Amino acid sequence: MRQPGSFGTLVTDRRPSSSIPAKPASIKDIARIAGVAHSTVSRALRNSPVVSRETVERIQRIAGEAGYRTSAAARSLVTRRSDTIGVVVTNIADPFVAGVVSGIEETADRHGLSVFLANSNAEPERELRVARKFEERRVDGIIVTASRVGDQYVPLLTHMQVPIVLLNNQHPSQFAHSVMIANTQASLDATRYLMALGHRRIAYLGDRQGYQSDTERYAGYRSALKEAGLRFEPRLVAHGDGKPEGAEKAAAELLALPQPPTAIFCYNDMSALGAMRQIRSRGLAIPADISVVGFDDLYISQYLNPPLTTVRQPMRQMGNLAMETLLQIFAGCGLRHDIKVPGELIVRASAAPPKEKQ
Amino acid sequence: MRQPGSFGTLVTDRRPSSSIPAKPASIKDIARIAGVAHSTVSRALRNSPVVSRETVERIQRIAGEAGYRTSAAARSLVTRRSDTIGVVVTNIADPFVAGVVSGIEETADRHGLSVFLANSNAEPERELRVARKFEERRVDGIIVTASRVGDQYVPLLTHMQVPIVLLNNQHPSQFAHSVMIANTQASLDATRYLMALGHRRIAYLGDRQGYQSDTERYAGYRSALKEAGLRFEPRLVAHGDGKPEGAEKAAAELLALPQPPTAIFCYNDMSALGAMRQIRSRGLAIPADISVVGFDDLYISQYLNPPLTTVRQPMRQMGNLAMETLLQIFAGCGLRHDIKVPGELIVRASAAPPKEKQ
DNA sequence: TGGCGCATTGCACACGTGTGCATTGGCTAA
DNA sequence: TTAGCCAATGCACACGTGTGCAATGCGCCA
Repeated sequence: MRQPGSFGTLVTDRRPSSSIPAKPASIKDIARIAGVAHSTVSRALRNSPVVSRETVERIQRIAGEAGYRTSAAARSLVTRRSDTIGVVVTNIADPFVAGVVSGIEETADRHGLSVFLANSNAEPERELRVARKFEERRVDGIIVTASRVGDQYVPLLTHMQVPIVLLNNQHPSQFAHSVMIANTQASLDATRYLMALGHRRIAYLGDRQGYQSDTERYAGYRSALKEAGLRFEPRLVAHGDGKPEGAEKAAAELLALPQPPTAIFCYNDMSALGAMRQIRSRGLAIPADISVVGFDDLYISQYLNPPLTTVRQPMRQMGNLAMETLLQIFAGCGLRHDIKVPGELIVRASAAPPKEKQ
Repeated sequence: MRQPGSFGTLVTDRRPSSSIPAKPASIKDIARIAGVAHSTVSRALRNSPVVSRETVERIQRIAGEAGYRTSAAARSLVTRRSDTIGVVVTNIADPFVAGVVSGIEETADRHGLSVFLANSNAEPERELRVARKFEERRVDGIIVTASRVGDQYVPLLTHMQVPIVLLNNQHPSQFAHSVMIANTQASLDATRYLMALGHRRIAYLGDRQGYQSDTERYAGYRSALKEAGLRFEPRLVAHGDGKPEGAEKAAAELLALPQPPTAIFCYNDMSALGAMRQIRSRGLAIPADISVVGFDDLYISQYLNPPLTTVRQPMRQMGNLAMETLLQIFAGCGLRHDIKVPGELIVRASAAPPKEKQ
């Protein structure tokens, strides 16, 4: 689309003169009809108190009849504000991400802001493009929902001097705030629950290594073992990719152990989905033969067979919170925001006491 | 946020003078540094052939060092193009919708367009707000992914003289194009498949009545019955809401019949999810006691227990297609686009021959 | 009656970019 | 040598909106 070394992305060869543009009514058109200066129209449409009440009403009526719509571009050019935020996600098709975005959009809309959505696919090259785009659009703020954030990505975003809220990620930076689930505590609770059911051989099926969420959830698992005086067994830890596919392979490893686990605590519900399929494919029953616990409480998790016991992340509310954080920063609240949201264990039917003592 | 009768949405009380704006470098700043007119910079950054090669390179180097980024707002003000499209969905948390949006964003990005995402929640009031916002933003095109589209909504969007692509919906309008799954054929295939397995009492568990997709899928079901010479039984048709909750209730009705169905063909996978839970809660087995077929082939459907037999909608590709349709219209292709995408029956394990002859 | 204050409106500039047209300067051909 | 052409650049305006300041006009009070 553009030559290398470009500083603006431009798409050409569109909109031939064939179709009449029918350019929308501007403030000047309204002014001409009303017989006033365009500045008066500008003020009237914003209900400025300096304009007489009757003029305001007259102009608004005319504008309404003419189907006038403010040009956001022109306005933002002078106000230096786009009333726009950028949301970058690894993949909007991920149910967790979609839930969060839903919350973001909700409160953004309530405050009159529009949201740009961009997928990064966790590809550094696309992250770069996204950052450039958001910069050109002069977004007022950015929210990043990504399990994986490229090492140089946040600095890249930070460079544009715009407040950033990271969701389930953190980064030391003046401009990077965060909204996080209390991973460690939540997975501590989940693991405790499994132990309370009588499990002693509990596996942790994680995401790719190195991601913050995974590290913290793993830490909660470890401290639960420790506090119960259970010996930690490295072979009971396997890593997937946060998706069913990877989890299926990881679960296969766990089940192939000489002494397989009686319960698996999964990094997230999508991983649990994969683990459950792997378990079933071996002819084992859930939870009779082996218990499974997830993390997220996706919408579908309650409809699984068996319904999944899991840690609820209030996805929509976390999205709300991320957006509200941005709004607070816009309002001039200078301090760093690092919000921790508690998880909640949702007990369903995928976990039960182990079959036999070991 | 705004007074009634407003023509532009404005958010105030933000960005106090506390933080130094540090206004980004403009084309004029670059011009001053390079010692040329700003028009030369403008041309150089777009690699205009009228500017000498060496000047182009020098200016681009300077712009790079200054971290210059084109102002999309200023550009769109003069080009009358925002390089932006609006995507309005009922609910981004719906997996089908998310899949489609993923495809839209993908090809939009590939062509240098940014996408605005807006949820309508199927609320007329929000639809109105969304339309106004898109109008102010001067989006170049709109894609609507909604099971339900308010009656006056498309006319509302049409009013702004911008091409619209409806996904799995149609509307007679010069500006409203469409990308649709071949509902009738696909559900004909699905129902045929159930009959081929030996089923005679097949139920249809639909979405809310009156939606186009539901009507068409129902029609396919009906013609399959007809072509097989089966008598249509009205009591074997129930309506949910396209979500597990509604489907659960609808399935309960079906199962409570004196002669319950041996198979249920569901409007979509989410409905199948609800139906399956209802079936299990009655102590019945799938597919041993009753078969279930869905529609969509959501990502998770292959991981269900049992894996769901369903009609695949290529969600991502349909998103791609919708976006490409817009691009073609931008390019000046004047004719109406009404694209039909074939569905594909994915046979898994949730449907099997009926237990006994009836 | 004149001065003052206030309410209302207009003028003019700014925001950052794109583009038609004029200008400049160097080179070539007659 | 000079006219003419072309390549390269600058000038000026436009896009639509917001806002400080000036201008206008009216009413009130001394």
